[in-house]
Amino acid sequence: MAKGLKSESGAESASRTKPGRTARPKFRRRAKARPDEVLDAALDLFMEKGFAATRVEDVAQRAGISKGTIYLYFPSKEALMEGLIHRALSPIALKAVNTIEMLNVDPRTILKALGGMVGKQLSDPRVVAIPKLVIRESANFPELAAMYRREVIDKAMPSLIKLIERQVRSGRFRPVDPELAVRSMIGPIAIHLLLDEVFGIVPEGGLQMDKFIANHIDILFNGLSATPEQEHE
Amino acid sequence: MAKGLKSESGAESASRTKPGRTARPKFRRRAKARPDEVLDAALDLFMEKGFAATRVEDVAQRAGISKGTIYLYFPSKEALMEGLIHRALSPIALKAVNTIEMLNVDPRTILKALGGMVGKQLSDPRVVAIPKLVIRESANFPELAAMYRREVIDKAMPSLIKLIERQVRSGRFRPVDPELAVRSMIGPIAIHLLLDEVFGIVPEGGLQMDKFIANHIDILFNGLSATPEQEHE
Amino acid sequence: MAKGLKSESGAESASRTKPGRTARPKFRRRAKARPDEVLDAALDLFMEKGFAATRVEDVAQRAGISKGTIYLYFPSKEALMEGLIHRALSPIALKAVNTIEMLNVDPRTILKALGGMVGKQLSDPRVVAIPKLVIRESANFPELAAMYRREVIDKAMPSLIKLIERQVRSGRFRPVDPELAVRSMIGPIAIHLLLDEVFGIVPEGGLQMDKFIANHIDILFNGLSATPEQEHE
Amino acid sequence: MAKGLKSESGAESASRTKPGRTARPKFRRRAKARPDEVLDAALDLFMEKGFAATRVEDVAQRAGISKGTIYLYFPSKEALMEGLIHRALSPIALKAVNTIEMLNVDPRTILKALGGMVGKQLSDPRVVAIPKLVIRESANFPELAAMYRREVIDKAMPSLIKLIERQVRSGRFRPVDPELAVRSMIGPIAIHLLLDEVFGIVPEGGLQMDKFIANHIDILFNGLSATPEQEHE
DNA sequence: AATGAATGAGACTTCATTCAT
DNA sequence: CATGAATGAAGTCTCATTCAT
Repeated sequence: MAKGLKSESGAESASRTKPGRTARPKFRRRAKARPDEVLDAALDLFMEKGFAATRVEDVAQRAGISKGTIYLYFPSKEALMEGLIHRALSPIALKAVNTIEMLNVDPRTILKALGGMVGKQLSDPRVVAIPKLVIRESANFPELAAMYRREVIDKAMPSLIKLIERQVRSGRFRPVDPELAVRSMIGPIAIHLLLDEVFGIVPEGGLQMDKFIANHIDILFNGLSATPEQEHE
Repeated sequence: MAKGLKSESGAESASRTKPGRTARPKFRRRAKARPDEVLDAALDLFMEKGFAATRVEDVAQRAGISKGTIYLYFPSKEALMEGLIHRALSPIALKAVNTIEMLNVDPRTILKALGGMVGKQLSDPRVVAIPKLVIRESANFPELAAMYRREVIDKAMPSLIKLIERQVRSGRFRPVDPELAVRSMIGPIAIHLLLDEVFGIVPEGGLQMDKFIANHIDILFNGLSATPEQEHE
Repeated sequence: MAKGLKSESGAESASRTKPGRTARPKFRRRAKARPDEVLDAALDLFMEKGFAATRVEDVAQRAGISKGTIYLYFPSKEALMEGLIHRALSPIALKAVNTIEMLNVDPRTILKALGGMVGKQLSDPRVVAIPKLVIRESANFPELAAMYRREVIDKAMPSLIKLIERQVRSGRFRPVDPELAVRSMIGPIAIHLLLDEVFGIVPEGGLQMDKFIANHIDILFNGLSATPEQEHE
Repeated sequence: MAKGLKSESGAESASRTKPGRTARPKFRRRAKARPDEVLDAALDLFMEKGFAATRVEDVAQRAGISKGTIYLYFPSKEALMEGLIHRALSPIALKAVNTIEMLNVDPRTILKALGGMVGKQLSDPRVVAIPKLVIRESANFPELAAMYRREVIDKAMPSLIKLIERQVRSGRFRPVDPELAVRSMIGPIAIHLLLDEVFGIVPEGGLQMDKFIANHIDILFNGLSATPEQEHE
């Protein structure tokens, strides 16, 4: 459905078959940036069509090189996937979390700062792409999912849980289950992106990551209820 | 080594073949149930390995029939996918939502009821499987994603939005952006499932969908903050 | 995935390329003789061009089937090679040797009988092909060479050695080194075939396996020297 | 055929490249030896894995140079093969045979001398490698097999045949068929090597080429039979 | 209706060869 | 002279789909 010809424009008009052996568009670049360029191309395509539906040749073409060249830098198609995750994980630099963890100030301030950072990060398609890819291909690359979990989730989640625990203990948060509360904290952000990326559903006025996060934090802290005297159930 | 011929014997010579055929080794199921059994098998496998990595023969095998028979009921592999979504969508019966929509009672009561239903539904792996599949394969089956959106999301979301709008208007909810607030409402449920399905991350004590939803609704209504006199910021 | 609609119809109009979908030269034979036919084809081609230079498609073509069908019976190209050797080894039936081994009669009679058998066997190209193949590809298929050695050589050589030993002990043979003498016995046959197969060198009048073996046995028993009273060296 | 080396020579003209170039990080071997080193490497590898399974890069690596450099001396991979045979054939110097041919002395002396030479030659792996290679790759390089035949076999065999003929005529050899008798003469040597190289079968105590050849010549002259008064069949 | 043998387009990967540096 | 990055033809293998039985 709707894939149709490769139809890269169709402007070639005349030209016809052999685009001319005369033209020598062979680039001979020094290899150095190559692996990264290849990964960039791969990421684009894996996101666009999924790992399985992307041909190595597609990646090559998008990277502006030939099929064989890919194999100069990556031993297999799978290695592209792995390289992608590895590259993204190295500088994960979620020191933000660590930092946050140490702060002992007003949680609202902390979360607002954290929300701002996360919001900024997630506004970069390149960044969202990685977890999205991991989720999508997790069944075929359980190792990668595990690694992502180890490197990212298992680092971030406990920090947040501890943050909540501390606030509960200090009486600044109501006595909620920290492990479940975390989900109330991060879930909305995930669904916000998901609705956009998968279904093209965006609130009026665009994604507005910042505004959305602010709105969410507000609800998170104050709840939806208008009256302070909530039932104690 | 020694893979060699598959040729199991070759001695069958006479015996078999022709007449008698009294013995019918396989019970023929009612042909009526076939398509459904095929879809069940397909769903299992698509979830397990993804659409691309699942071979039609795998589906046949799991359904207990032969490869060719699949094509008696479905014209192509893609049709399996489509059939899967169609089957799931028909009885989507989210009239629950509609019902909810009409109620004009205390929102907490509404959401609790709704939460209970959703929680029950989502405890059935068969049910979660569909949206998960749609999400995973959305890039390759944009039509299906669109259909899912049309049939499910575009029906549920507006209902919830309206619900919130009404509560805000009536003063029972603080003045939040309804469109964004919905995300705060449903996101946590999504992440709860996602963490489980993709990364195998489950809170201590299991998924506990019910408990989790209750916890979430509590936070949603009352917020995390302990003191009612929130900053006026 | 994503081949697009099947119906690339539209194009039928101007015929063109596609050599006619009308012609239906599809053979639909019952699978049973297939593996053997495939091996026959493979043997031909491996002999003709070597394993590496033979494409699976070549084998298929010669067997009158399609590329994919090969893989219905053999899991890989290497498996063809293995299947080939296995098939040849099963009925190796070198009981001839065993039989010979028991005889305790005049060695000349034994060898003549043996020579006759071997000569007959080796006149069949199908039979010579196997050791030739093993020799040629031994570097790439050490397992197969080892197996051939185990199944054939290690069975035949000791028999011959024992035969010679016994004759020496009984005084009918001069005191030669049996292990080396075997080589004087079988070597000429090997070179006879080798000269033919590799270099196309054939004695005047053709291979004449029988005549050659007779001539060789004569020399083997009587030596080249004309007079019994050889130089006194 | 006969592409062979790209005419090493001619190029020497302008001596070295530029002038200065004081710092030479790597010791440049005399470029003169290069082609030979490449051929040495190629021979090793072709013997080890066969022509097809040897990559040009492997050859380069073993020769301690880069892939591209190979093509400075040989226009193609095939040319390596050809160069190999050519190099081996030039000094084939089987004048030994010629020499032998003239001798008109006692054949036993002749053969012993000849056997000694051949035995010495064949103890050098580098020497045996060539015919082995020719045999192995004869199907893919018929030209080379033909050349080898022309240059080696067609020179050696007739000499031996004539030698036998003369001895038969002079009454020193029994009336055997010279053409076939040659095979009885050289075959054992071939099988001796073959058993070793292909199947790793060696007599107790090692190859012992000398001892083996002596043993063989003994059998050849005197036959296996112990009694001089052989049956006249 | 059901089967599974057969097909062949297409994908991944290798490697001989070229050529800018 | 040398290098090794780059290329792309070609080969192995897979699998959706067809169809005779």
